[in-house]
Amino acid sequence: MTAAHPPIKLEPFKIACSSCNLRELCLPVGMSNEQLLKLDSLVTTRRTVARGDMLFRSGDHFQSLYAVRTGFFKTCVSSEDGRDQVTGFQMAGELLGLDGIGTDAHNCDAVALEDSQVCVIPYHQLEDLSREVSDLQRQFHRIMSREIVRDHGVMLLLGSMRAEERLAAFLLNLTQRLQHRGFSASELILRMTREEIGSYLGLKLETVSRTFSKFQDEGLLEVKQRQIRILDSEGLQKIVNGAGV
Amino acid sequence: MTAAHPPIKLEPFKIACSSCNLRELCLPVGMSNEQLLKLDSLVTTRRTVARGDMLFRSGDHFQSLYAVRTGFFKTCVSSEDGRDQVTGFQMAGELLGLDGIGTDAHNCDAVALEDSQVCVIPYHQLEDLSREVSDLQRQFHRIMSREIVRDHGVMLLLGSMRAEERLAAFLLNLTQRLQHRGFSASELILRMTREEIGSYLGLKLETVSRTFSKFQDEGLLEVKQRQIRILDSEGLQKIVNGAGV
DNA sequence: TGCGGGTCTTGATCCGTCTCAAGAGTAGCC
DNA sequence: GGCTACTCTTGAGACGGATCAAGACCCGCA
Repeated sequence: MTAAHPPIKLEPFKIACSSCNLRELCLPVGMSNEQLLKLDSLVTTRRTVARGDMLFRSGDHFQSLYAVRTGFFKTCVSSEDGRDQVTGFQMAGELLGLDGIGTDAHNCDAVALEDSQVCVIPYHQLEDLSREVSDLQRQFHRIMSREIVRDHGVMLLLGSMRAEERLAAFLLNLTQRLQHRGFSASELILRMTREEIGSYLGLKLETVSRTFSKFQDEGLLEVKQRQIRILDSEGLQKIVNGAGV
Repeated sequence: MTAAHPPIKLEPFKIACSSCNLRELCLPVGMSNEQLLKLDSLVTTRRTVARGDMLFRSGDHFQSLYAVRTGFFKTCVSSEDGRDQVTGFQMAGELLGLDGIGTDAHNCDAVALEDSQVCVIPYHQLEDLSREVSDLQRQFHRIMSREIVRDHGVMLLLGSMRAEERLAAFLLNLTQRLQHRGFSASELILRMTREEIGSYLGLKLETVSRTFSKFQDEGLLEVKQRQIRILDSEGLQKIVNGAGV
């Protein structure tokens, strides 16, 4: 679309929501096969984003939403004075770009944390189709609403939790989402640095690192760089629930 | 709807978005007169909420959105273990209840901070009409998207700002919104307690109070309980931009 | 007018997280 | 293999905001 972006790559394979194995997590939830065919005609391109590259950046003209197909992203907002805040981590089936609808311009940066692939969902066509297909409309609204609820949960975390509680909540949230996608509930590989975790949780990277070490000392988990093995998820849950207070 | 709620009060006066003086701020933005008449037929009831009462509470079945007509609200989420977080303050023209769409149940409490009145917007009817009226659809999506962007801004505030910066940002945001509604940019009356401000900003009430006093000592504003007079809004802006660092 | 409850201010002290710093581990690359 | 750059860990000390506590102010109401 703009010179800032790598060219959109058309995939030789058939792109179809109707046959996508993420359709139970993504935009197609609740749609019939017939309706899915209509969605197929809309979602016709994929884009590959290499690790470290941006899918879009703050200020870019908003034109499409993106559904993560493979890979892992972070979104971050930054203020004029250079402050930076990771607002979320997105994995397969999750939507990116909702922030752009309000002003026709993206409001955050979306960065791939590993080589990734997204489905491009042209927003105006999505609007058109969701006027026709009420099940699509409903699911789209649900996704936006859930993003708001998620954000409120992060506010609760940032506003009222201590470092250990934040990290425990973060890990439980990650593993839950991974589990929904068929991965292990106890074994995971972090795609982000300590600094990115810290930015998301409102902590400095040293604090994140120390807290990981503390959890390990307490037998809650095993940390080997970015490989995490949860040993006591109930223990983590207790920490989230303020067991340390 | 449920016994927990005071009965819905039908107002004797004509209720019409088409003749509402908030239509430039609220759901009707961007709609033609003809379209507004359709919206009128949907928004037919108002509800009065006394100061301290709840418009809805977490867990309530979700059925309607609410547009603030007069008054002032706060929304708060709470976790099982009793943690509490104010997620926003809403004034005239702003929508309440978007959090309920995702799960058909409200996810936060909405409390009136002064005697207030809201317009009831039956959600399913809104969905139906927004399939018919694309301008309504567009505005509704914009409102949701902006709520997401606002939430990301709060995350930035909670995750990376210090107490003074948070309070300064909060005051500037409030006055901006009040100014859009025709109120003074320098004089305002806080509808919420120090504790509620603190909850929103991730601070304790004592810290909020101290910071107000500090701002007053520095000549940035005048504080007389809940009456605030901004004396140097540029100074506040400098603080937000990290002038203290 | 005077009482009582909620709200706000201010002080003293404590604690959690940040900051600064040094060093170890790891991955990519010539 | 050995270099560099990046990431992560750990320690020591500083600092911002929390906590605890006391008293002032304010408003509604009897």
